[in-house]
Amino acid sequence: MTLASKSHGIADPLAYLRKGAAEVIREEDLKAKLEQSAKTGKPLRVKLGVDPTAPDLHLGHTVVIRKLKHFQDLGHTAIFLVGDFTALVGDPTGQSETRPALTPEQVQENAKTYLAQVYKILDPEKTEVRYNSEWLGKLSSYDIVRLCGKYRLARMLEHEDFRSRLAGNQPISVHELLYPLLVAYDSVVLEADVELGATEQKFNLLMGREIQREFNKPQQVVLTMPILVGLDGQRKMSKSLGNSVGITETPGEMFGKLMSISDERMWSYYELLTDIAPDALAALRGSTGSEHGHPMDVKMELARRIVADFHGLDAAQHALDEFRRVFREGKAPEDSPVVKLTRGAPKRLSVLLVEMGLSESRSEADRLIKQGGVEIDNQRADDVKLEMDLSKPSEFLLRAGKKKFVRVIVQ
RNA sequence: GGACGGGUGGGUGAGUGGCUAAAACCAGCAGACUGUAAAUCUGCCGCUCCUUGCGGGCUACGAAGGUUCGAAUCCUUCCCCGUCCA
Repeated sequence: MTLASKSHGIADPLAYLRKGAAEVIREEDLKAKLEQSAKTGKPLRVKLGVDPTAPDLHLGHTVVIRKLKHFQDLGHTAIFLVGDFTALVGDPTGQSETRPALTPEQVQENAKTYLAQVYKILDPEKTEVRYNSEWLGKLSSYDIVRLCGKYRLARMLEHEDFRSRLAGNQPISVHELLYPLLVAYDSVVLEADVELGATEQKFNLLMGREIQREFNKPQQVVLTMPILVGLDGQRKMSKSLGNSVGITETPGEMFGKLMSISDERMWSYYELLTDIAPDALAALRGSTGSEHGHPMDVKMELARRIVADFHGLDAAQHALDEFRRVFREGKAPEDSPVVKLTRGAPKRLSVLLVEMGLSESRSEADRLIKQGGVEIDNQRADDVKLEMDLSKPSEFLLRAGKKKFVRVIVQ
């Protein structure tokens, strides 16, 4: 069962939507809009804008997509806005420097893969997908000047990222100032009732409210979700920081990565990445650590749930079994990648490690070997000079570090 | 347009002619301990070759040239960033 096929009987819509949210601005507006919608039968228009700046989504992105799904569950209109135009401008948020501009081709390519991934969560039938180039691409210089006239520089520079870059003598390109304005204008065009985003997007989302007012439109409610902290437990999840879990990763990889988060961190993962009810979560947390709930078991359940969302229950259970097998019982994994080799001359172990993709370079492989991080069929191999005999058919399991395995078959 | 300051390894940031593959810190990797958690300790942390060594070669301090036995360090030109002035 995937997320997209789940349905909910929701007793208290406001509480359901509030769950996990960092901030709702303003909550009474949301309440009023929900009531209005219930009365008229007209669904709310809920906007989530995404810049297709990277080809792959990771769990961090899914936090806010899940929230959009919640609105969708309640029958509201989920608008998945692909910022194909704004991606060319580049969101200055969280950037210590100007973003490299993407080419339109890259943006198109990314947008395509995004959608396929997003539909693992959202119901494709009920999702309104829009591209902001549709209207932003048509703005004339005149329109843009007019749009710029609707906001003040001093307010713009209140944006933390601009402020700190200014203070730190970092460059700010003029077009970056346009980004929040364009994103705000999207809300005007889409007539958004609600806009979702991560907390770091608050500035941009709030500008949406102000610009809507300037255009004499009803103001949107802003609902922000907390930033998901990455596997390192320190910084936000981001592919470039190497602390992310991609939603297209294999069940095994996903499971393993999720198990490596700290005990403390797993609670926010529960809150932001699962649909466990707040009181059930509180109860779970209360019992964990006592003799009943071992934190590791609770974490395995977390990993199982998340993997199941993207790969199904069977795959999740299999990943869990495999994890137990390898790391608890110390056995070889069942489904490690298999590489076949043709017989040939003997080869240095380090060369083989590089060829198997277990190491980036021979220097690194040598280091790994010296440090005792390499095993052949569960036997530590710490001799750098070891020549692997590849002259006759054989099969062995190569392990580099804790997590990397390759089954080598010589034939 | 003018004056001034700056561009160093994944990041921050030392280094002003040889002792610098480049301090320190962070991140990363491996090992120990564990629950593949956290914390801690130890080692590693450009590439490559072998006889795996306080070993050889190559590449690297914005770019290209130059001075020098020798340059991240000096000179020239160029590119980029910031500050102040207009």
